Amino acid sequence: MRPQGSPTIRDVAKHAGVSVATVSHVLQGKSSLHAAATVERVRRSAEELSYRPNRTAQNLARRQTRTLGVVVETMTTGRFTANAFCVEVLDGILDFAGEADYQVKIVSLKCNDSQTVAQCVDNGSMDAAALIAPNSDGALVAWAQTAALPIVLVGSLPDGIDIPRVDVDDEAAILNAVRWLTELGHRHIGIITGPPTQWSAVRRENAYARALASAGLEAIASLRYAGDYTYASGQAGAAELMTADPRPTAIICGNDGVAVGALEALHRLHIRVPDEVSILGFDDHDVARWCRPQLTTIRQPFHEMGVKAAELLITAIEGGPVLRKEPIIFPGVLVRRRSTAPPPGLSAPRGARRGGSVP
Amino acid sequence: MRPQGSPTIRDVAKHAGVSVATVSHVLQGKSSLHAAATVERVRRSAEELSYRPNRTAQNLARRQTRTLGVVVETMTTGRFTANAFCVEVLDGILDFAGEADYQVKIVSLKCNDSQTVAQCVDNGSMDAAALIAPNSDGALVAWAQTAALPIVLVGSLPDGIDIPRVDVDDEAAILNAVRWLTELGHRHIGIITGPPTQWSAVRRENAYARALASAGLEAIASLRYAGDYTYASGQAGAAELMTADPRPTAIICGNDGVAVGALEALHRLHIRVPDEVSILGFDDHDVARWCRPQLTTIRQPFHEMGVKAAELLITAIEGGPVLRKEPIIFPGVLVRRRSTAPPPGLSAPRGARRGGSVP
DNA sequence: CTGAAAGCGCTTACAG
DNA sequence: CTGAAAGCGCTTACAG
Repeated sequence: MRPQGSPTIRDVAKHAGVSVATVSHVLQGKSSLHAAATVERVRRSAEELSYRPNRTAQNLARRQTRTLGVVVETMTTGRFTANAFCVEVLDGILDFAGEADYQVKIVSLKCNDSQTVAQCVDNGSMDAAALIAPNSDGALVAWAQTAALPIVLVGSLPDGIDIPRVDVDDEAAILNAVRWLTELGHRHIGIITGPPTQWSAVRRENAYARALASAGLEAIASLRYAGDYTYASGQAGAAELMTADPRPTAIICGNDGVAVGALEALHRLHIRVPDEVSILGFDDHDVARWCRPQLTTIRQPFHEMGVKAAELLITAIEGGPVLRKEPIIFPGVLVRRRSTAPPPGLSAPRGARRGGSVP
Repeated sequence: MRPQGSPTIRDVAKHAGVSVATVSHVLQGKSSLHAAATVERVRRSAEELSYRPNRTAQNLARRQTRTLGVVVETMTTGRFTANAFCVEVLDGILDFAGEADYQVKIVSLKCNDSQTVAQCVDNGSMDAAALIAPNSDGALVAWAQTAALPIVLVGSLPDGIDIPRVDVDDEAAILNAVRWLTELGHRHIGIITGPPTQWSAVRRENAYARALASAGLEAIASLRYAGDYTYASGQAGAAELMTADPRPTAIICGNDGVAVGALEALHRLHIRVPDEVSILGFDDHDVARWCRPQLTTIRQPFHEMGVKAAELLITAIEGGPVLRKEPIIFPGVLVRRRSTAPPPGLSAPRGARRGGSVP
């Protein structure tokens, strides 16, 4: 709120010698309703007093805030930034919201109980909210299903929970990636998963299992490491997977940070990437191009997803069609770089593809 | 704003059979003023109707919004996230604000003219604002000097502009780093600067020049590349500096992203780091540990700076002492990793230090 | 201990 | 073309 001394609409009205209604009209650009001289006088008065409408008062009178909430759960990671995903989606939201003259408010949920959620989100301080990759088992998702204001979730959700959302088709992407790996000749493909509360992690793992199956391979328990999307879990995971028998010749990582951690662990073990082990990232974060070898990874259009979420929300606020339950899905694209290659002993992908019973 | 149907304080009052004043009191925790039975009744009514106070109305009545603005200029970078600095500072602000029950609103300034600034920031929708590393020549800084609401700037400013701020002592850090480099024996130290509108970049460069002078070295124009804090400028800069004569044996980079770009360019040129050229980063971003070789860099306590900024702002809002003009300075610390070493031909730092007139 | 009333700074039918 | 008045949903002296 501005300091007490700020001029109000009454001051402007008095200064211009008109009513507050007139000032309000003029300043809202409904100047066609008024005499040119009046409009001019009001404009000048506002200018001279350097009047600026109090947004809080406008909001109350208009029964809308023109602000979007961006809700992230920070209790797990501790940090908002821990997730590059969040930041890029936020950027997209900021872009679209800015164009549409909406403000954005960040809600950083430290504890995900229904009390807190209601207090922080459903308190009339925002017209709609985007939930960024919430844990699928928390109060936030539960609340969202019955929320009275428009909600869009950015990320994945278990089947059966229907909240309007925008997501990336990571299943197809993983399927694609695994197929490519098997075509290169890989038969022992490991995975370092994300945390089970992040539904995207679950879906990716499921897709991995299905891809394996459709390539006639079986999922081996010792080829799976339960990570949590952190660099550290990448390090630990890769180190552990290297002790498995059979040892994986390729590892699918939960995200690029995990992949870089894996790279580091393998480097310390003097295991060469991609000659001995292929590494596949996820996200196509800056680091994917900055690390060595550069990561083969799956690019997700985070920014666009944010833009879309904001667009959906603003459309809903402004009386557009009701938000659809069917998610809006963006494709993930496999970006082939240096961290993947045929497994040791095989060099030509073509040869490998028809190789039959390579062990 | 919440949908029309939401219960208001009047509904609760009616339901509990008391006045709205009583409901207001009780729900604000001033229950000591009331009979236990009344308190109980009000609580239950609020619960049953799942009433939640409308924050906009509270804000207007209380003449405060309990929200902090975080203002970033995005016209240069296009993206909020382009700057890791911003995100980590934001995290710190979010942390402190959350504890203090303040909300935070992001203002992403696409054009930095005084109109836009006033409209977006000084519109009564926030009680105070943190300006994150604004360009020193823009309307935002000009506005901040006369702003009616509490302002804290996070970052650097030219001398003579007095806005309360929190900053890092990058001058001392650079001085320190250059001294260390000269002690290692480096005599030709290049620099890839940041953009001149970012005052931190100017200050770092000045510190670099002074450190050179105090080591008895002269600044050579061909050893300076005008970058802009991007990866691309790191690539281009390093490539260009390698054509200089004399060729630098060490390069100070504007930030870690720039340093990684430099690493990449040198890699392509088959110039080894740190054997032939030492690279010094700035920030200690994740990538500094993720790239190869790991970067020697200067760590900045971004998160703490954000926390401090929020603390100052909230103190000011709540009637604490007026914000001091003297900046609050955090130290930057030199983190020595693998990207720096003595220049070619010199191996022992000790020997180099007293080496006298090494060319 | 409780409530009637004024007020926060706007917007918006409505009447003229 | 313009203005008086009600209202948005709260808070807060103030009186009782």
